[in-house]
Amino acid sequence: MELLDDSDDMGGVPLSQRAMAARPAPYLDGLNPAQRAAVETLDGPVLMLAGAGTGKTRALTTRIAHLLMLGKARPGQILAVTFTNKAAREMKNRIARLLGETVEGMPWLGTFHSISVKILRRHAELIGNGELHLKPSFTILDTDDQIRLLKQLIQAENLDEKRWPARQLAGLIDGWKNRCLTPANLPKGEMASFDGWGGKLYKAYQDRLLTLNAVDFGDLLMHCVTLFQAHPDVLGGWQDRFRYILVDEYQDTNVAQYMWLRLLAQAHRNICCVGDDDQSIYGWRGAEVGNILRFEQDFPGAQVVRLEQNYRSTPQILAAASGLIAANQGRLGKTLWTDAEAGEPVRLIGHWDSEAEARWIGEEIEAFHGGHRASVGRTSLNDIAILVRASHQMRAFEDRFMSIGLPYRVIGGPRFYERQEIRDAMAYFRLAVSPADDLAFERIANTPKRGLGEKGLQAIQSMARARKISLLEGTVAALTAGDLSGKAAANMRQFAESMGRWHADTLDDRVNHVELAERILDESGYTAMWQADKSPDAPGRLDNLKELVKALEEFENLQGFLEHVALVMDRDDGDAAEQVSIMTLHAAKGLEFPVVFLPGWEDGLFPSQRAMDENGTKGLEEERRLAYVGITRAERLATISFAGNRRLYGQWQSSMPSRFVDELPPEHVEVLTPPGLYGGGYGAAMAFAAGGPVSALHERAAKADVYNSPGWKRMQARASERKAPVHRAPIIIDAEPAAKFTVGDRVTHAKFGEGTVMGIAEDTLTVQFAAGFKNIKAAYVQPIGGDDDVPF
DNA sequence: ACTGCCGGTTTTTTT
DNA sequence: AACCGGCAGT
Repeated sequence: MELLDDSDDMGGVPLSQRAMAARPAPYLDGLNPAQRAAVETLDGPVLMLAGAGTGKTRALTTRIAHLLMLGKARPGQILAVTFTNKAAREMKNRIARLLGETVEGMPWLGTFHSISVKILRRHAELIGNGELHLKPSFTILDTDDQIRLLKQLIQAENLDEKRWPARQLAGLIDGWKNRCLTPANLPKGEMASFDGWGGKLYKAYQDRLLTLNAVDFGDLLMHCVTLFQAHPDVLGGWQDRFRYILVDEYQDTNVAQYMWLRLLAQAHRNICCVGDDDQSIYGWRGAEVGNILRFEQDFPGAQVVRLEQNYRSTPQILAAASGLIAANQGRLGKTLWTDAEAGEPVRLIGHWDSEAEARWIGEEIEAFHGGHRASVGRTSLNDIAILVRASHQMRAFEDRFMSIGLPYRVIGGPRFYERQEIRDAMAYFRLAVSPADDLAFERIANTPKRGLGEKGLQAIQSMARARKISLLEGTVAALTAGDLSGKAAANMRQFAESMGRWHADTLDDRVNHVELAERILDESGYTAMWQADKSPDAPGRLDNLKELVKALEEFENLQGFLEHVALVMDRDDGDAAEQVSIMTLHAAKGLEFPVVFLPGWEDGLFPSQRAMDENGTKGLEEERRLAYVGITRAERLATISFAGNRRLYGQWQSSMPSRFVDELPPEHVEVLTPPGLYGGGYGAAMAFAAGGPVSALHERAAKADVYNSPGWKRMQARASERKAPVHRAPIIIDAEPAAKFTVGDRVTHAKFGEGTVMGIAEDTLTVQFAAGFKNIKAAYVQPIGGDDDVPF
């Protein structure tokens, strides 16, 4: 194959020559014996079992550097796969640092998905169903597009969308793709899923994707595998190219990824998989812990290297985490050790409710930040993280931190590229780049309003279907045929003409793509739509659009940008000022922080009820691994907490401490006294609920196992019978609160802090807070600033 | 064709 | 509590 002639394969200086001149590899200095073995065992299959904080990334990157320095491979001949873009970026940086200046990029260091796209683009025409095939310019659909498409297909079968939810079907299809099950080889049982429609709709979906020249996320892997299986010559080309394969987070690979790797590695078997079975937390999206447990059978003669020296956490933290994870069955097993100072035990504390928990953690953070914790010293906010099980838990912290003015950042929160205005703008760009992108067309044909309704759209669709042309072309045809009515006709004519012009511009090198993007948004009327919108969040959306256009500057053209967004979908957070990090436990994998808070350890939330219901013991063990991941993120201090009451779906609900709390080894845990014990309040309420005086509770708490005791659980159960905590009830001064506000008033909200009223509808206010615009019931905000009717 | 109201649903985790 | 989709009124 001519694959090897591609320019990206030639990156870099001939490193082998440098290696000759180099002194005994300085980059190997400081590696421990296990790491060194992992780096120097280059040929044949290697399984690197790397516990949390054992220098896995260092070993991996040094191994790559070593391969290059010894001249075993050129940068383009090393395939290094990660799961996240962040991990890939990190590895690139570290390799560059190891080798110094001139390392040309590693073209094949990336996520499974981004590498798969690169491969598929070169063989797109080989992917098809006999009639249709992909073109190299195929687009990648995100979840949103996927759902919309499935909805259409469900409608086309005249099925009730309530009984056959598109989301659920999307989940099924994802699951199949994770296991490399095409419509053709879908097992009978699966075929009948989704009330009998599963197989049929799956087939229809795949066909539809082909006609759209599109793929979804799952396809990226699955198509690669089927491509390799059906075309040995193609596979052979890639096998020859990738002389060494490295895989990060191997415990998270699913069946499709496993097959993908196997096919590529089976010829030379130079594959090094790095992972930790105790950190497998993605079973729900198809990851198979079995892949790592089975490695030695899959690759006979594999060398296993264990990295067990931990460089991250104190012995206390490690011991607590190890004690917890020991409850899991079927582990490969390893013993983490460290020669660090003992450090502080893991702290454990219970709170009355989630708001008290957030309040307490806020105070703790302020104390650390102010240097009032001698044991840890003054702590930068950047060194503190709050790791939650489910994203809805973040709200309590955001609310609290907002009102006390504690800077925080949410990692992996609502994403920039998932916002409506950004997706609309992207649809314009997509359509300009590929006029046949019907999904993009549907999204924006009537945005801004062009008077195109359901009937108009149907006319266009039937025209397009009849002539086997795209919707954009169908629009022109429908116009010619006079199928569209007055206003819609005029507008759509202009839309189609403009789009034609923009498309021509995307092909014209002389047209600057950033200016073109701006022009598209302006001429289409999209910008004007938001300018005319007087809803209070319109200005923010316009800002986002500006940011989007600015982001374009870093790319060569619109095509390149669209590609990036489809796969990368993450934004470089501004480093800026000190901020506490709030994120899910899943998002925290691979990260580390000196001080870590682990709130919400309540049965049902963590471990999640759903995980246990749906996957039984397996689910519970995965939750336990998640807990293990959480604790092992901490370098110096971990604090676990739970709350007796928490709001769920707007309802207060009580819960018991997590069973994981019981599993922590008591000798490495310090139980803190719940706050408020001396000042009355809910602390006292808890004590009374427990049936004893405050001091008795205090004493029992000091015994370190109070939260294990049946007494504590009884207390929790009984306390929860009470009504929602009164202390959080809004203070309503008037009978008719809404009447008091006018637009422009300054108000304060218990959760969002200060803000300005931007709109009023009945008793609901739209208020601009530092956090953004929120619709809030008037009863929950208080007027501030020169107001005379506040009685204190 | 568009707007505004009502009722059901949501919250596990994501490339 | 907040969001979304479906429905009815203009």
